Amino acid sequence: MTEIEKSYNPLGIEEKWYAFWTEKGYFSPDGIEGRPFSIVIPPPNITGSLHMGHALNSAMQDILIRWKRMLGFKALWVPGTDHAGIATQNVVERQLAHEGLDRHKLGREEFIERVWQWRSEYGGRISHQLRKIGSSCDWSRERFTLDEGLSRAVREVFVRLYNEGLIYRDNRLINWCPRCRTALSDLEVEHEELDGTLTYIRYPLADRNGRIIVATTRPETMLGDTAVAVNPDDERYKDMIGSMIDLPLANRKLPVVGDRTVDPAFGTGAVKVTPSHDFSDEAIAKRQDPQLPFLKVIGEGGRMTDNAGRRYAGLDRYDCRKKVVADLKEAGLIEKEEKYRHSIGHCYRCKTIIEPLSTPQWYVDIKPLAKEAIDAVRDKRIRIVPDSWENTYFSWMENIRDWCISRQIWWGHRIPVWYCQEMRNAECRRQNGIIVSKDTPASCPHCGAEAVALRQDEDVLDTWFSSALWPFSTLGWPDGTDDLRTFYPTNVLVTGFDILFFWVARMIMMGLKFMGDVPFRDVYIHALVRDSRGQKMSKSKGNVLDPLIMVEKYGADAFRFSLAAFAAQGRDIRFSEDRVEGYRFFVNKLWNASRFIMMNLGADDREKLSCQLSDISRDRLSLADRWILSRLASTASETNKALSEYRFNDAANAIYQFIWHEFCDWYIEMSKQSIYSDSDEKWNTLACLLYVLDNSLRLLHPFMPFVTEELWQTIKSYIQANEESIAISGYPETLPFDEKAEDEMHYIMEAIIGIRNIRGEMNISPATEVKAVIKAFDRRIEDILLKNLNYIIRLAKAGDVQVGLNLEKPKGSATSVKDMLEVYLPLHGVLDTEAEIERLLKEKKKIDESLLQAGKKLLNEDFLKRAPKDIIDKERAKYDDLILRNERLETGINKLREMEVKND
RNA sequence: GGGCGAUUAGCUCAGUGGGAGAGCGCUCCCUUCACACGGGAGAGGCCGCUGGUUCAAUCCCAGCAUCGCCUACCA
Repeated sequence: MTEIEKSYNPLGIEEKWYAFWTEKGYFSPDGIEGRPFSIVIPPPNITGSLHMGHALNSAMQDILIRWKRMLGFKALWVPGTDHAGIATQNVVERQLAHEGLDRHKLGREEFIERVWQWRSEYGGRISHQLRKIGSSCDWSRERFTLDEGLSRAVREVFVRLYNEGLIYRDNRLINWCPRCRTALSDLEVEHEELDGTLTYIRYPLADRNGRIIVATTRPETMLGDTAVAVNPDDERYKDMIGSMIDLPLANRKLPVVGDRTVDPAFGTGAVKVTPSHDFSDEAIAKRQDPQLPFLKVIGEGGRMTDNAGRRYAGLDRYDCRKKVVADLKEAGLIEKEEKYRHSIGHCYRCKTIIEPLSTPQWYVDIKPLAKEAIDAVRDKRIRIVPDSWENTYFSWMENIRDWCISRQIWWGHRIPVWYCQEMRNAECRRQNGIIVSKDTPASCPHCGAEAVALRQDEDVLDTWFSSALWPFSTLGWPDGTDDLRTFYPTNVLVTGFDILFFWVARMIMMGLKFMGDVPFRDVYIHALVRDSRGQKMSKSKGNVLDPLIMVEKYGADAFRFSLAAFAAQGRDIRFSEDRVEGYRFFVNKLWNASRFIMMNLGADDREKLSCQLSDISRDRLSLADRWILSRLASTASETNKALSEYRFNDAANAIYQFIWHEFCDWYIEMSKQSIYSDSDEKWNTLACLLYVLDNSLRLLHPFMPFVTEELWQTIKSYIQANEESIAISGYPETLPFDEKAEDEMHYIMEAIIGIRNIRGEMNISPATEVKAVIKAFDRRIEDILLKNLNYIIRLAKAGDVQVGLNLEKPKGSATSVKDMLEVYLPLHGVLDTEAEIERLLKEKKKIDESLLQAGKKLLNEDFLKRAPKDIIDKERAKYDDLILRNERLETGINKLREMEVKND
């Protein structure tokens, strides 16, 4: 007998097996012969710690990679992190602030040094947390976006795009975060609807009496107005085009101009134009001929500049707003103020309201790259799963705008551009002194000026620029490495829809551009994890569930399995801890099933079993054996199919259903008959139990790696496993079905359920042995029942079972009407006739309802004419069956009624 | 403004053009020799509303309602 704990305790077991796997190097594809299968992880940011999203994301990747590894693929999962420019810089700057320092006091080099220090201390946290949930990444290939190799890839890409004219520098309005003091791309701006005020301001005309009223949500920007625009077709205003206005508070004159984008129906139909601080105003200004002047009144820190006038200069933009409104009120120039709800852009990192600012920045001319990326999805060279996301992808890609890639921060890949201060010749001047180079130039390639005359661009690149190269830079590009040849394109990218544009689209563009092939075949987009009420988890709301606490409370296996079971749900996953608890019970169930089997095995039994196992499919197996093997085959088939279609929940549920409700509830109970006997059959049964357990564990291993390994190791010596770990054992795929066994089992189960029905409803204690009489409706059923009486006796706790074709229902029996058979339980006067009649009537009522529906259909000529034949046949069979059952129920009820009368 | 998604048992959600499902919760019976983190039985649903297509609609189409998300230069 083998001793196993009564319940599963993951403590210690998880660490033990993770260490074992990594020591053995199972997570590395090196030395494996199979076809390659690769995934690159969506690199988490080094400032973060593992949250539910990461957990879900990596659980799914791990399920896929473990599954493929077991199927014999040369499976590689590349882990890594990204440097998260703004976020990381923010963290370290906060640290400095505590010390009364800032990065400018420290200087660039020393600051960068500090950030690396921080990174080595805290940046690896998330990688360690991934190990806790069992992620089978190849840690020997772990990458960081600022690694030397990946940095080289970044410079290579920048230089090549620049040389092809796809990267350029321009001075135009960009989204500026006044707190981070950097430019942001359009995607890094989050729009949120907020309650604001629409202020109507009177602008007096300069050259005649009258005024134009403009409406604005940002009164402070009036200080930077350089025109008022109206629609040239607007009868109210068109005569005023060309007139001048006296701009209040600023002592300047502005022209009234015409622009067709002005909506006459909105506000007053007249718009103040602030080209330096509003995107649409910038566009209006540029459409005018000559262009309207640009007057910058807000600076990089969000404070008013000297251009705003002495009264306002230096004020914060929001304080200035108050002052401007107060001043205008005093001057009697406010017409009215209305409440107005509108959407405002915020910095995605620090939530500060964005200020559009005109600054020189680097851009990627994205349209040519986007075109290829659109085609790749259209041609199905890349499959997006679920494909409903394709539309979102297309609509963004088709309306894509140039990508601002420069950031005014220090932590990141410094832009590989130098400016020649001397510009000694015409060529250098023609190039604006710009030098773009992979390596630091020793002198100006245009004019030969010496290195001291060259000043490198201060800015760094958007972090997503390096992330976009991730699928090939992690594999060694720009070098032509073996890894790159073997594993690119990767097979699937698993990610949330929130970074479809940020990351997925950009990887596709860069992969196609620089590798000449897609970066991955499939993109599997999963839902985002929310709390049980559907709220986004966030620290400020305090509704964050820590995955590591889940692992601590329920074990990594139960937690992972929950994530898989949740995975199919649309855009949101409402995470509920109750379900994790439920799956912990499942782990325990599995544990105890294994415990049961092991308790019935002795060390001497190994040899007996091993020869039994080798020919487990022989026909000396019992019906139950053949049935469970067929169910196992069906489960394996469903699991593989579901996984190949990324239906993680279906796969998880198939296994759950099989192990708990078929293997444990039915098969193990049936096996006891044989196991507790002393017959030869015992060894067949034990072999079959072991075989099914072994296969169940292997099916489950990608979902629950730890407990399956622990259990598998305990049965290993009995099952003649060649491998030393379940992680590298084979995954069950195609096993033989046995339809005959499944069919026969159906009637046995019906008989057992029939008896249990009556017991349950009559509140007969499970301890009480009952007599049962089963009437079969044809000889075949009778035969099946007679051959397998032992199962019925055991599972229904029936002491005496009679089976026959022409049995009479004993007096005072409760009845259960089943498919092709009826079960009678003689209750010797204890039967509550009244209650039994009620029970049967209830059942009859259900059948009557179905019968009504089915009858209607079969009387409908259109149905008979137009419905497919198999449906009609099915419907007829159903009808016949219902009629039969109904008659049988009726007979039963009538007999009971007669009896009732007699008893009276 | 444009787009997408959701609405199914008390709760969280699967699902399918042809007899409504799971987990949890609830009710009842049971500490039977793997497991009470267990076993058995049961109750509970005009599948959001209104039309249309169809022999047949919870499923397809249109509209409406409610909620959510994405996207956008309406000041």
